Amino acid sequence: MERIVVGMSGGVDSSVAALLLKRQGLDVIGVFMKNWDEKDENGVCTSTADWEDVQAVCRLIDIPFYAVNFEKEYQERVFSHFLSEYRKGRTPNPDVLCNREIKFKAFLEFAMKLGADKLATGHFVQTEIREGHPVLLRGADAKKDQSYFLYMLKEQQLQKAVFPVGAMTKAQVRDIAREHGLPVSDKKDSTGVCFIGERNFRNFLQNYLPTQPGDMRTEAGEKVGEHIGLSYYTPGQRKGLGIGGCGDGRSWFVLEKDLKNNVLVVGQGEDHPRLFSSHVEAVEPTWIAGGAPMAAGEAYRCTAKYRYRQADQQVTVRLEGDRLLVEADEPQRAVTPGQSVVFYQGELCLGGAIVEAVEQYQGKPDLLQR
RNA sequence: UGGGGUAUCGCCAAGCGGUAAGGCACGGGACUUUGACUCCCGCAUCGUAGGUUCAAAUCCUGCUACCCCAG
Repeated sequence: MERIVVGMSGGVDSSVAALLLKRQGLDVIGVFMKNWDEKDENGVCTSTADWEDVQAVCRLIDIPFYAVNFEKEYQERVFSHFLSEYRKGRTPNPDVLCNREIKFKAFLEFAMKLGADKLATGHFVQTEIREGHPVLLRGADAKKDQSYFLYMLKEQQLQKAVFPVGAMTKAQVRDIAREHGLPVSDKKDSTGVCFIGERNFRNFLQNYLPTQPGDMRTEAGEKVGEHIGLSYYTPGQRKGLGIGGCGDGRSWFVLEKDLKNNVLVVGQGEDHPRLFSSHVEAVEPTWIAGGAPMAAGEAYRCTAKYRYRQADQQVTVRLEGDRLLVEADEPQRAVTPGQSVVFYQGELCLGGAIVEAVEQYQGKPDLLQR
């Protein structure tokens, strides 16, 4: 009988994933991962409650369960990089790394040691074998599709992965959970950095990053406020600037981080032209199915997401050496260095890359024409 | 020092005798497996002390603060 380890978070999705596999008559083992050992702002270790939910669900559907700890791996492979990016003034996405390094590497290896053939999770994505190779497809529930977070996986990782709820909608998943009386059927979806959870992000970062106060200035150089350290802000951000009353009365947004002068450049209006860009240089491209889908130099058409849950954007991508030049048909708002741009061809998730540099929408040369 | 002006929520700002608009900021919530964005809700008795009036932020007087002009 095929043995499958299910990564269980204590949420509805992974609980239902385990349930479905069990009902298929497979040899299912539930495993809870603990990768972050710290109390939240209220001094409560939320992972404890999640672990209890996992146990309750596993007992109910009658599968064995374990907990593993990858705190060390998470620190070394995800969190250290996360902090180093912030120190450089960039805005990383720790969860895409977490999937590549922890869930589908360290944890996958652990599952294999338990004698598993496959590793299942509650992600809303689907896989398929095309021409003998596994590919990643969007989840059936467009509103919940999580392929954005899994674009860094490689074929070898995907090969071992199973996504039991990927073909369902969130509503269906909850229905199934209710039908079977799972105690987590109405549990709120978790958000926040994976394993670290929801918390005041600025306060959280302050535990790890130095504060280096400086000025907030307009493009013209007029000082309109003070910041606590450029690491604490990200392009397009509105909340937390604390500027009110001056200028034309509209809201202020972060336009740019001037690391050299430790100045946060801000501007007014959610439609400020400096907030938009069409050309992006992205690095560290990773492709799920083997190599790049386009030939070097070729202008390749596909769609892309510059952030999770963004509607598909039509883009032209060109591979130049080890970097990618991405031109969007429509100007994109607040594309951010350190974040990921993920590519799709229809339902197929091709892979993605890390935004390195952004060229402003107006008055810049066409990257793809060079 | 003389003359003039202004004082309304953290900031900007309506109100001009009838019982405090709005924007920004901020707080809370929603949304969300990153960070952001977005949406919803909340948020002042009017510098101070008196007076006039049925009724004052709105009129009068004193005080205080700030600004401008003069010198």
